[in-house]
Amino acid sequence: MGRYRLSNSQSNIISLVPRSSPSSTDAESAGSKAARTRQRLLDAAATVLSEKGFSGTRLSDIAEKAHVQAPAIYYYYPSREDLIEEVMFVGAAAMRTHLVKALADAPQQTPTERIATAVEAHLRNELELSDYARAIMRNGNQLPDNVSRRALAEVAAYNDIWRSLISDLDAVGQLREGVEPAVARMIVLGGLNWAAEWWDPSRGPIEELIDTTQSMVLHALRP
Amino acid sequence: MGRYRLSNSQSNIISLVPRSSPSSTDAESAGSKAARTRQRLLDAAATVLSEKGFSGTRLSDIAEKAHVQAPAIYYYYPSREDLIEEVMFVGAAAMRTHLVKALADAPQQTPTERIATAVEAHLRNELELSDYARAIMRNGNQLPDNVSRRALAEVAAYNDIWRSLISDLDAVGQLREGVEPAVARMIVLGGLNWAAEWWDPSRGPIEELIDTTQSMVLHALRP
DNA sequence: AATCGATTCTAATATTGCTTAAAACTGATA
DNA sequence: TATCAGTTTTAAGCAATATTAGAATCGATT
Repeated sequence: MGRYRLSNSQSNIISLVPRSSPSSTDAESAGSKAARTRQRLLDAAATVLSEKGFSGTRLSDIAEKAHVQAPAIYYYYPSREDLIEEVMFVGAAAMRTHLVKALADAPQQTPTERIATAVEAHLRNELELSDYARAIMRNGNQLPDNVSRRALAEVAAYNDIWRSLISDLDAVGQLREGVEPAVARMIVLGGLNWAAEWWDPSRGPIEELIDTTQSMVLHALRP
Repeated sequence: MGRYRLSNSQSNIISLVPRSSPSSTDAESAGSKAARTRQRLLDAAATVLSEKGFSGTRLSDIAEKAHVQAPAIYYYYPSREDLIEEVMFVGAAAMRTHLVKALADAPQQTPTERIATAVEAHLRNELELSDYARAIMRNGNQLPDNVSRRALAEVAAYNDIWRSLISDLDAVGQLREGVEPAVARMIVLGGLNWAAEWWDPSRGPIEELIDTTQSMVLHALRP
C-alpha cells in the first residue's frame, strides 16, 4: 500500500495500545506485514528519540533497529520530521486515551479515589510506554513547532483532565488550605513524569511504586 | 591567555554563583575581557543546549548568542564537546554547592525544617539557573559518557544529600508509614525538577511556588 | 610609534546524514 | 508461468557543520 499523505490524518494510536484488538483502517489490514514494519519503525523511532533527542535521531539508527535500510523509511513516512511527529503524537495520545479509559472504567468514585486512579494510570502507562514517555518529556519543548503541535495539544488536554480532577477535589473541600491548584497539579505531574527517568522493573514490583506515590500525592493534596 | 588544556581541571563554578565575589584563578583575572567572553560562551551554550539538545547545539548558534564568530570558541574550549561538558558540570556543581550552602547557613534545624530549606534552595537555584537546570534535566541521560560523567557524579552527590535528609527525617520518626524512602526521594525531586519546565516569573512571586511546594512535600512525607 | 602577546576573524576542508532516483525483489493472482 | 502492485534495496547528490590554518586586529607597554 504505502500512502504518503495519510500519515498525519489517521495515525495508529490504536496500534500503540498494548495488545489492543486490531481495527483495520481504510486500505491497510492491521496485521499485515507492512503494518508491522510501520509499527517497528515507529517504536524504533521512539527509542532513538528518547535516547538521542530530536537532532540526534538519525534515520540510519532507526532503520537499523527496525531491520531495514534507511531509505525504506520513506515508503512509510514522507520525511524524518513526519516520523518523529507521529512518535510524539501517538505517545501523547496514548497517555491521554489510557487515562480517560481508566477514569471511565471506575465511575462513581470520589474525587480522592479518582486521583488515586489517575496516579496509577499515569505510572502504568508511562512505564509501559517508557520510550514514548521519555521522548515526550525530553523533547516536548525543544522541537520545531510543526513537529510538536499535535503532541502538545494532547498534552494540554491531558493537563485539562488533571486540572478538573484537582478542581473536583477542591469542590468537595478536600484540597488543603493554601495549596495553589495550578502549582499542585504541575508538582504532582512532575513527580509522576520523572519516574520514566529512574524507575525500572529491577527496583521491585511496580505496585510498590504506585502505593507509595498514591499515598504521597493524596497526603500532599488533602487536609 | 587562553589555556586549552585547563578547561576541565579548574572550571568556574564560582563565576556561576550569581553575583559572587570573583576569585582569580591562576593565570586569569576574573573580571578580564577574556573571562567575560568565556562566561558569555558558557551561558550561551547552556541556553542553546537547553533549547536544542546535545546534537542540536550548533557552535554557530552559541557563537551568535555570544557575539563572536564560531571559530573563536576554539580559543577558549578545545572542542564542542568540552564546552558542553563544562555546561553540564558547572550547572550540576552549582546546584549542589548552593544546596550545601543553604543547609550550612541554617544549622540547628530539625529534619523537617531542613527539608523545607532544601526545597526552597532547590527551587530558587533551579529557576535562577534555569538554562543550566533544563540542560541537565533534558540531556543528562542522553549524552556520550565522556560528556556527562562529571555532571552525573555531581548529580549523584546531590542525590546523596537528599537521601540523608530523608533518612534523618525517618530517624526522628517523621517519615510516614509505608513511604519507601527511595521512591519518596525521586518523586519529590521529580516534582521539583519539573518546575524548570513550566514555572516562569509571569506566574507570580516565586514565594507562592515555594510555599505551596514546601507544604506539599512535607505533607507527602510526614505523618 | 613600534612591538608583542592576546584575541578574533575569514577561508578552506572533510565528514555526516537526509533525501531522491532507479533498480531489484517478493508474493499473490490470472 | 507471466504479470503487477507492493516493498525494499543500492547508488548518488546535496546541504549543513565541526574543525583547522593562517591572517588580521586590538591594546598595552616600551
